[in-house]
Amino acid sequence: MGKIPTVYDVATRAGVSIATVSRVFSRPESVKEETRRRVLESVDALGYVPSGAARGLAARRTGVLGLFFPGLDAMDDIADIPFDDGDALTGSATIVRDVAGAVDTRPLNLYFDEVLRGSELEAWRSGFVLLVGVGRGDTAHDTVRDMAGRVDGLVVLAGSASEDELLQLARRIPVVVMAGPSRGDELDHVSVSNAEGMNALVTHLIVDLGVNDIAYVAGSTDSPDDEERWRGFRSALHAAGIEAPAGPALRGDFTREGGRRAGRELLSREHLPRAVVCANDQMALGVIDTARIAGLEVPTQLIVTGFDGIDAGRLSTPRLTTVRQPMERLGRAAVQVLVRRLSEPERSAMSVRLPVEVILRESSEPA
Amino acid sequence: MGKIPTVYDVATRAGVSIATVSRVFSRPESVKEETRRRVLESVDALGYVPSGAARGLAARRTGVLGLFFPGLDAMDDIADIPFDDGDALTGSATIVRDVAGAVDTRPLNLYFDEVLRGSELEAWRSGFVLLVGVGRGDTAHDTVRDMAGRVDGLVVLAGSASEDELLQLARRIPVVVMAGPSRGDELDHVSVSNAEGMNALVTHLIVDLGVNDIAYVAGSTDSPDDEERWRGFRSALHAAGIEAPAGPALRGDFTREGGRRAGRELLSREHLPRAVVCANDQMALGVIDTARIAGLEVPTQLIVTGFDGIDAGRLSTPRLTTVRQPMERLGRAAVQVLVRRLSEPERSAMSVRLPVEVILRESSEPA
DNA sequence: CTGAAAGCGCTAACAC
DNA sequence: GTGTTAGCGCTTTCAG
Repeated sequence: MGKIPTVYDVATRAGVSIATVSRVFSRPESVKEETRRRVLESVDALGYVPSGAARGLAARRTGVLGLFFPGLDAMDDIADIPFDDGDALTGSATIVRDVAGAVDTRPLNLYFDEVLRGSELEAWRSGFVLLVGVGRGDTAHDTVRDMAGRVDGLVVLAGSASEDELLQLARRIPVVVMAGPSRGDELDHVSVSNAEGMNALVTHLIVDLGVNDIAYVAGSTDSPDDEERWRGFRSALHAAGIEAPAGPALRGDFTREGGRRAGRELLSREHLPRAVVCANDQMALGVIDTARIAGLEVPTQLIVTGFDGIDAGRLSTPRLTTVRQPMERLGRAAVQVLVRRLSEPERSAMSVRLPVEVILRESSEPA
Repeated sequence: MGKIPTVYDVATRAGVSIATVSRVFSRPESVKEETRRRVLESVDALGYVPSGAARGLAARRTGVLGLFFPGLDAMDDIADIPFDDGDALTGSATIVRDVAGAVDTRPLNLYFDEVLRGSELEAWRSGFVLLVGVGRGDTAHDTVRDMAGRVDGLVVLAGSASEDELLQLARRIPVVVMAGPSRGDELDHVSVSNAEGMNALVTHLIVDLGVNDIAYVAGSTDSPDDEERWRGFRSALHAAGIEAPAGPALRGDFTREGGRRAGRELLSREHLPRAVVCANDQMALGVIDTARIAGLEVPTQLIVTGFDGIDAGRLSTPRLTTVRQPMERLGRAAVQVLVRRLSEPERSAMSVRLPVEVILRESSEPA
């Protein structure tokens, strides 16, 4: 790779000082046209690329924003994925016949995908690049810290790091918490209207559709959103004067399979409710799977609703009524808040709550 | 934010030298138990987080890998997405009735999502974090360079930067090119078996299904994969002794709408082929849309196939026959090659070609 | 408009 | 084991 050119090399070749080279990059207009031209010519000729590390150290800002997620990919598919050099060199294709009903791949990753996309977009708009990290197992701790050391600000998904850890990191750089329950502390926070969305959906079922016999399928208790959605469900029942149980009777784990199980349990009971409201789309799709197998027609015999607004719900039959979270906007908002915080360090903590949309489709409304 | 603690602060408080503090992080076992404890105690008390910039500068390695994509999101949805502080503080939810047939969101982003996920996973396994950047418009140039200055190695999706640019950057750090045509130069390259996959699919149509009247819908000419897929199509016809046109007669732009247009053009002709093979799934779904509107039954009257293996193709009716690209593996392989290159700088350029799978579903095989 | 010089916070020999 | 001491490659006053 030879020797990597530095400012000194460029300066020497262009017959200027390193300060001038630096200026050409930071405030080009402050350098005389002719001088600038010479510098750029050298940059090009030498293939000079400024060292981000050196810049960051000297300027005390890196131009990088961090995005940290909890790692919920299955740890078992993390095995090595070897490619023999020989084997890999020749292209190949095998033929597979896909029997219907294959399991759904990519669990709830879609959530991250969209948040990430929004974050990246917004970071770019503000002139930053994005460092992404996933906290997996016991390396999570080190990963965030490492990231915190390299960025100007950090967006952290609720639940991916401990509260103490975050507060600690916040002493060094601004930290924005994304999703999860609202918080009164010193960290900026961005979330969506989980409770309000669920409330609006359930209220629609009760008021507009005249349904008053509704079962609820909750998700994992460790999810920050799960609790809020249940609260929204409960408050809608309350408002309608319907007695609400103290806690959800059915609980899945946010997966489609979990929804299928919950569905089976529901069907095994003596009484079938008119509607089943699920804490997310995956589980709702699972409940529909079970209903179909049992010969129950959705929505005429059983109304099913989800939450999130994933694509699979738009493509299913019947299409799924749901509450759409603005995931991409969530990512964008988080970065916006972060960037703003960067310029106004003293401002008091912000808490942004994004609106959601209840999307009515055929799983609740007969066509 | 107060003063940010440095190694010096930690060293002073623990009564050791900065070298020892540094060692506690890099080779903990080389420091006496008791000393290490004192240092860690100080780290904790002060909330010390090592500066990535300083580390990177001194060690000449950053522990960061870069992933650079071309930006193909629509530039128009990049407008500001303002949130008034007041408005945003109160949660809210609106109700929307989703009429069927809404346009498909998220064009071919899914490709990136998966590649990104694979890359991140592999980077994590190797102890790196990932810096992601998207080249949008005329900032693309600056963005890659900026990234190149901050990472130990870079994975670049073919077409997102000019050849010259890449070669230039490769003088500073290892660069792995992902996708696109195979290349004989000095850059490492990772791709999938586009031609082989298309060939296998078309051969199946001809040999197993007895189809010999096949139309082809190509994608944008600027896609590096488009050409290869066409080649695979052509070679399959050749092998079967069927005359193949010099170039694709129909061309979409890889979008569903493009597929619909191509479908309409096809149907307007005097002769209807038995099958239409598309350069990607989105277009295939678009062709199916058109066929349905025209009252043509797929696959009995018209066979339609795609390429990529996106989820929408698994969820469509009929389900789409396609060639699945191992996108996540592609991302993983690219990072693996990069990491390997990092440890063996002198090794000659590698070219890895990943296998694909032809997935047979109801859009080509009557149930 | 340009140059000189002082760091930025850490790692990595090299001594002790 | 632990301390000393050079830098790493830039940015940023401060002069001129």
